[in-house]
Amino acid sequence: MDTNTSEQPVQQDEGQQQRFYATTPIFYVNAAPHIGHAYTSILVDVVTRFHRLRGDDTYFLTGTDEHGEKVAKAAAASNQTPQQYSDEISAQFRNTWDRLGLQYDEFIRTTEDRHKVVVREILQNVYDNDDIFYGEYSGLYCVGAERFVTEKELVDGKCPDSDQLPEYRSEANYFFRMEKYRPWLREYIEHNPDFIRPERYRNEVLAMLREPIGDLSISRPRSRVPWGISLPWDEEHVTYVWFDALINYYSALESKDLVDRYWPAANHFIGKDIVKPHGVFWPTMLKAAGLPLYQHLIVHGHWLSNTHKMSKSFGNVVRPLDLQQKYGNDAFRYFLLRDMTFGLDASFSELAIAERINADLANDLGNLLNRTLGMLQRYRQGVVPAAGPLEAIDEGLRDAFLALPDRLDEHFERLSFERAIEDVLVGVRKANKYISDTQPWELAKSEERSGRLDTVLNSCVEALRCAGILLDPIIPGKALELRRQLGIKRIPFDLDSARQWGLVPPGTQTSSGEPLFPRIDLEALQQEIDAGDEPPLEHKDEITIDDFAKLELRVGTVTKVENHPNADKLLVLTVKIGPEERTVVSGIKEHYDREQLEGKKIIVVANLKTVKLRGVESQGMILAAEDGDGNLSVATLDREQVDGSEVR
RNA sequence: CGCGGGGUAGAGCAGUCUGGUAGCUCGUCGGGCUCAUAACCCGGAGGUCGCUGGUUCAAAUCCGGCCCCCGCAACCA
Repeated sequence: MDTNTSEQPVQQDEGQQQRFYATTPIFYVNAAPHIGHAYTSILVDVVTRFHRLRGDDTYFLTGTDEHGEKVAKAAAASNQTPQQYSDEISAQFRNTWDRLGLQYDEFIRTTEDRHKVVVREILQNVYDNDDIFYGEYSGLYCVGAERFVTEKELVDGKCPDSDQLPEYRSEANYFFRMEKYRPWLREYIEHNPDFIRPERYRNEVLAMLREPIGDLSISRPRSRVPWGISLPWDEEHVTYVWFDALINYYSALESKDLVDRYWPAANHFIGKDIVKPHGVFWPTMLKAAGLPLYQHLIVHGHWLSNTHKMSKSFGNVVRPLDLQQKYGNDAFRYFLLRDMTFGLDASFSELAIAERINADLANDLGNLLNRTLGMLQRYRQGVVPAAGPLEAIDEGLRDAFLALPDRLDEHFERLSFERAIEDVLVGVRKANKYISDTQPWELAKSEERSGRLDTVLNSCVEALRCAGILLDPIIPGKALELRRQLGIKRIPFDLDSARQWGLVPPGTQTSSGEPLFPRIDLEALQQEIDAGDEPPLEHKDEITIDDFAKLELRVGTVTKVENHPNADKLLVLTVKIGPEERTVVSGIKEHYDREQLEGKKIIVVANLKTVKLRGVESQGMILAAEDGDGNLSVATLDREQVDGSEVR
């Protein structure tokens, strides 16, 4: 089977030193950092720390994406220039990453000259290659919202944002001939199964590539969107979003003269929401620019809160710094990496974090360290003794740990971060069992078993040393503290040293300290959560009685209920309001069926502008209450009331 | 037939690519130990692996059909 193409990614043998260049997306500065941003960044931090531990030549890039209309608008709204605004938010990201202890090598901003230069260079190349053309884009343009709107978006023929009538307008834009590269990209991905991983996302991209992807509009007239990088051959146009942003992965290297060292070794880590730009736009852009493709696109799932995606509008954003402060960086990182099956979505809750901390970090790891130090203190004045001849049980413990580095290598290679962690914890549990089985406290009772006690204590220290190395990428702060308490901050510390047993010099002075991870009182936490304040209601702008008087609410009786011929969630109600009959389309099909509604007295907004919903005209709206979980209840009257009565 | 994900013990999840005694954590019940962070160790109970056909000596795993749940999208006036 020959799967060679000219762009075969660099092959590197396992176990050899690799070049490993990892990136987070550059985050768009229209909002403050949240759990989604934090997760990707922490993930990349963990992975690069692991590669450093292996001795690989690693480089970790992150940054912010600062151009575009939204930024310009957000800036205007806060009375700042786009640059001032970007500076502020970008600094927020950087501060957050610093506080989370992320060891990025480079932080790039798309408003920096070094980036702009490269973007313009690449644009020029692609343009010279004749892969960018000037074309008309025509469609409905809304002046109020300053953007093109699609037919589907229109509400009653008007722009959904501004409620103004859009006009038909043509705008000349530059287009990137992306469609031209579709067959090539499809074949490339088919021949390179690990180009996009996990596999589900590879399949998703392949599915996208089965249909025409069209050419990509890559510019906007400067007159309309002034905040962006102008095209080198036409200063009247600026680069549009992705064509600017994606290039950061390359421009950051170019500007530091690191392209030769790191470029083909790029690993882009992203959330599943931006698979298309990274899996489709970016490879075709690189191809058109004559640059080698990145090595891997690595896609993770989303953190969900009670099955809802975390989002700003939902008001359920978990601020990473809140939890970092409450539980500490290390525990937070540990949870994020351990509780998500990589690639899938996972649910996030404070209780889940606390449970994970107790089970793994406090009870198993922290307690192992604590009891080991306690025994060393009690039986050997805190000094690590030399091991005697190993018995079968000691060898069992040793072999279990020495097998771990290779297993972790494999797990990281396969993106099974949660399993890598679990494997180390299996080792930690084995060490706890080892103590139960060898019963050092019994050995301590007789002088002639003193040598045996030495061996047991020494083995515990070795197990902890190895666990500390292996967990260092995940919990760097606590791993350091562990080494400090064991008194081994100076001995070799890399993945290879976790392949050897007996590296702690006898005579090493340990020092006990605070528990690594204090246990969390789950009952108290549960109470705290139960008693937690309900989030405050978000109120709308105050209105006057005159505003209210504009509403015409009337009592009506539902006389007929039909399914909408062309919609899953809509019912078509016929409502009698006094002498009139109205057709009202309502999105309550999932909550009510015909019998429940027919004959019901309801309240109708009678002077609402009519609108076509999925082809059926709706002449009003019925009132209903909906709670946060989506439960819905139609408002009715508690006494008999004649149809057409006005409601105030 | 819009796109995608999922359905495995009370809860949360692995295992499915590469068929071969169904596994982990939490919870629960019982026991042990006392070095330790009320922790640690051992054992028990608890599963028709959504349903249904098929392939196979053998199916959670491969193939077909169906059901249910969840995102996104469309249509929530």
